[in-house]
Amino acid sequence: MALCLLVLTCRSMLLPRTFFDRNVVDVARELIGASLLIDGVGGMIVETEAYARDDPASHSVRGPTQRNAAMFGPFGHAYVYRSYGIHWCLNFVCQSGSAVLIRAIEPMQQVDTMIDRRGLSDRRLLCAGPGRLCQALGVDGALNHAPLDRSPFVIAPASLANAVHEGRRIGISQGVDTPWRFCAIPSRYLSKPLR
DNA sequence: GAGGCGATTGGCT
DNA sequence: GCCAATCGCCTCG
Repeated sequence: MALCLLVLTCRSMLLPRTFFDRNVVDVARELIGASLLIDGVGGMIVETEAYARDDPASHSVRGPTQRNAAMFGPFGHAYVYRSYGIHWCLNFVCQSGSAVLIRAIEPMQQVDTMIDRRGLSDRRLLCAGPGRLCQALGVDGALNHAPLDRSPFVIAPASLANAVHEGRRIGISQGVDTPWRFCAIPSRYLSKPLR
């Protein structure tokens, strides 16, 4: 009985899949301070970016393709793609054609596993950037289309209201002025410092 | 079928 | 700050 209560309590603390059935910008902002674990490895989300359906910077701008199919699938699932032929990037799918790119987390759980996977011990660089984060959390293409409210994902909402910085997105050539990058302030674990 | 390029990273200057 | 690495995706012919 005690175990059942514990399980129910833990489940009620998770983000429901419907959390993602909303405006992608709101979701990206509200994910700051949330905790993300993958197979128990992870920490607090400190940096996200929003990519909307008709956003010139978004993979979805030209409609569905083989790569971006997950963005046009059900909300509350992962969209994982390969970047520069080398790295993986993790997104949370929101309303059709939109997704939140997870750019950085503050390492908190099973940091030793992250250090092993990354091959370096500088805590500050373990998950500071979408490619680094995926390497540290063991994310690859196998998680594309995976539901976010099931194992191996555990995503819990921010427990407190956080101070959030809004700025320009990083590494894009279109839509550069749209301020859809969200960062926790203060945080030492961002992919790039705030201006 | 070929060519160009990217929501990045790490190493070197 | 500059640049190579590296390859799948997308566009065009």
